[in-house]
Order: sequence, then C-alpha cells, then structure tokens
Amino acid sequence: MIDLRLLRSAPAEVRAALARRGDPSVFALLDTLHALDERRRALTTALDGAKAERNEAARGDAQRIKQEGALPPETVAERRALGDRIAAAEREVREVEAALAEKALYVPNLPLADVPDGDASANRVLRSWGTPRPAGPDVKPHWEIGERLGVLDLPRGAKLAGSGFPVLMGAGARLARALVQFMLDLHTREHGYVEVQPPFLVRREIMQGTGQLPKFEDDVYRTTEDELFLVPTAEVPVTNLYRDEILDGTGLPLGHTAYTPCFRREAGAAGKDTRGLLRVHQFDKVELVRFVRPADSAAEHERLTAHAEAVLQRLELPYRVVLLAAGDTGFAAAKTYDLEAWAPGVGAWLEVSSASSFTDFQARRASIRFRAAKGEKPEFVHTLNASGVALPRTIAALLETRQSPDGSVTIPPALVPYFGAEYLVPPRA
RNA sequence: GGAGAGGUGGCCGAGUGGCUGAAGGCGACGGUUUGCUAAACCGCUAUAGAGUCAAAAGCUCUAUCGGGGGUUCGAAUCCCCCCCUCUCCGCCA
Repeated sequence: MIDLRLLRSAPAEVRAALARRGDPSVFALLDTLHALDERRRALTTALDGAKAERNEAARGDAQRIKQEGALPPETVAERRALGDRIAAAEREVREVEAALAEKALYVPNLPLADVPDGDASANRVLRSWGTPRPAGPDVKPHWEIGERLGVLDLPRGAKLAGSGFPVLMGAGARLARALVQFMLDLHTREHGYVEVQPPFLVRREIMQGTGQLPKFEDDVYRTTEDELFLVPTAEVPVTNLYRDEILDGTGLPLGHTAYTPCFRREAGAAGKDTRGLLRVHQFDKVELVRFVRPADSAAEHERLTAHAEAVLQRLELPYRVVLLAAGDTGFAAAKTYDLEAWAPGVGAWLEVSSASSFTDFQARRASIRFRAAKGEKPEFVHTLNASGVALPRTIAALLETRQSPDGSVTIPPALVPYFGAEYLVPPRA
C-alpha cells in the first residue's frame, strides 16, 4: 500500500520511482489518488468541525433538558439540521475514503534505489555457485527421466485434474517428502526460523494484505461457497499471521518457515516453458518469511537470500543469483533476487526461489507494526520472504543434473538420510 | 446443519441513552522508601485521522467499547446486517 503522506509530501519522487516499473498507467492512478486525498482532507476537516459543534451543543442540551424538561422546538430543529449536515458529510467522506482505499490497492511498491532500471532484459546476474553441467544430446529433460524412473506421471495427473497437476509416484513422492523435511530442518535448526503450519485457504482480505488481490484475481483459485482462496504461496498466510498487531520490537527480526502446497491458476500461461514440472498449478514449497525493523531490511534481505541459497548448496545444485530490474520486479516487492538452478536437460536456468523485500508495502496493507521500545510510536515492520525452495523445479534440476547414462539418478549426500537411499533407479522391467 | 450464550483498553472486569477514552482491579513503566529483594505508597499507562508547525515536539478537534450500517438533539448502551468465540445437538477424519 502506498503511503499517502509520502505521495503528498514528495509527489515527484514517488512518480519517478514508480515510473521505473515501466507502466505509465500509474500516473493517472496517482493523479486520482492525489485528488481523492485532497478531497478527503478538506471534507474531514469540515466534518470534524461540525461534529465538534454538535458535541459542544449536546453538553448544553443535556443540562437544559434536565432543568427545563425539554428543548425548545426551534433548538431541536436546529440540532436536527446540524445532524443532517453531519450525516450527509459523513456519507461523502465514506465514499471518498472507500474510493481512495480501493484505488490505493492498485499502486505497486516503489522499487529500491539499487534496483536497476529497465525490463527483464536489464536483470543482472550478481553471482553464481557451482559448475553447471553442460547440456548435450545424452542429457535428458526431467520429464523423460522421471517417466523412465517411474517417479513422475503427468498423464495420470492430467486425468485427475487437468494439465499442470503432476503426480509423483513411489520414490518420486518420497523424494518430495524428503526435500520438504530436509528444508524445514535446515531452516529451523540452522537458520533460526520457527516452523508454522498455516491454513491453505484464506479470506479475501488476507490475500489483499500480501498484494495478490485485488489485481491478480485471475491467477488464484477461489471457493465460491465460502469465498475462500487457495493459497498461491505460504507467504500469504504466514505474512498475515501478525495482521492488525503491534509486535514487540525486541522480538525482531522474526522468522517463520512453512511448508504448504501452492495453488496457481496461471491463467493464460499454457504454452512454452510449461513442460514437465516447469510450470504447474499445484506444487509444494517451503517458504521463509521475515519481519524486520526497517533499518535492518537491506541486511536482512541478504541474510534471507543466503538462507535460500544454503538449500541449493546442500543439494549441490549449481545456481545463479539474479537481481531483477525494476520492470521485472513483482507488484508488491521493492527488490527481488531470483535464485535460478541450472537444468542441463532443458538447457535453462530455472527460477526455484524468489527472495524479496517488500519494505512496508505489505505491512501497510495488513497493518503489521512494531514498537521499538516502551512508549515509542508504533511503526510498520518490513516484511521479506523467499522460497526456500520450490520443489518441482528443484526436482527437475536434480534429476537433470544428477542423471547417469544408465538412467539412474544420484541423491545428494545431504538428502540421503531423509530419502533413505543413494540412488533413484529404474524399476526392473 | 440446528439451538443458545457472548465479544468493552496489555489482561480481568463495571457500565441499558447524555458530562464515559471509558469505574475498579491486575500487569507494565517511572518515582519514594530500602544494604539487596519483597511489601507499601505516589504517579503514569491506547490507536488512528484532521488542523496548527518548515519539521519534530507540543497544542486543538474528531473517531474508536468485534466490523459495518441505522434510530436519536445526543449511542459502549436501542435496531439491522456481517465476522469471531464458546456451549449443547447432529454429522464426521
């Protein structure tokens, strides 16, 4: 949520920052917001004055009724007129405030200063880790490997729910379970996160708090009977955990990790880059969410990214860290690092994690504040989150990177205790 | 799904139309006392919006007793809708 005070006090700066996202339609939106804000303030000032008048009069009237039994009819008429005026003004203020609140939900977050200008072509690879396995004719894509190993069944998934709903079978299902367990253990034991198991369906205002709604309604699943939304990421329920709360500043930074399935309609996304496990409607993910003091948020963003990177390093998956340009940064984010694992079978870097700072954008929407110390004013926290990490593409990268010519796949040593075996081998025919 | 009870400040809890942002208690915080601790005593204890101000502080006004509407000169208190919690019945992993 945009800070209307900031828009009022530094309109040029706000416009310049938002312009970097490359969507000129925000300017008209900002003009509308500014006008509504002006109107709201003028109306509020007048309304408060009228109410003060009424309160003042009511005190005198109470006395008078006690002494004289009733008010003279002309006084009653006068008061009633004042009351009507107030009611009319309230109606107007309500309308303006509702319009303002509605419009404000469509303004994206301001990119941070160190985010590069431009669209996705201006994204910057900051660093990489590991040695990517070269692609080649003998290096198969994961859907072929998965099918051959009997761990991935896309046709049966499609039979059940349509394309984009993969079925993991046998050792594949076990691999997914092992990965979830491994990631949660890593984050809780070594990175200090507190594990959460949240609801997988949430209310509309919860989706609004993190920024998925109202703008991206087409991308999420909704239950019509109860007007609940299937979470597209654990970010949604976990960030909103402290909605409408004032946290104790001494408890910050606060980190939560959660495993949830994630549901994404991805309307209109069918086509290329969607084969196999690359883009699916339901997938598993372990998420990391941090609540931090604004002053710490840049350093916390780096720390968070390192926590997600640790997963890939333990899994021995070569990856690179990409700083997204302003035009490619998501609606709610102020700065994002994508972690991309190398998948030699498809010959592409796969986004397996997105580590973002949301500054106070989500905190404003969800009203998540903290008090630095006793007696201090509450301030909005900064929220950050990263996938730590998403399973399907990680599994794809693992299968492709660790495949052997004989059709088997080695399990990374860190995962062996969780998986219970060192290899995935094709079933005996 | 059916029937009922209830939602007041950090917590407990009073308050059925007016001077109640809200008694009283607990807790927290500051102070006095004390070798230290405890006890006692005194004080203090919310959030948001608008105005004033260069800004902050301060000051003024307004709003807030689950949320939203309404009745009334005036609403924590009356009416309507919604949300949530609890109890019983039904159903059920």
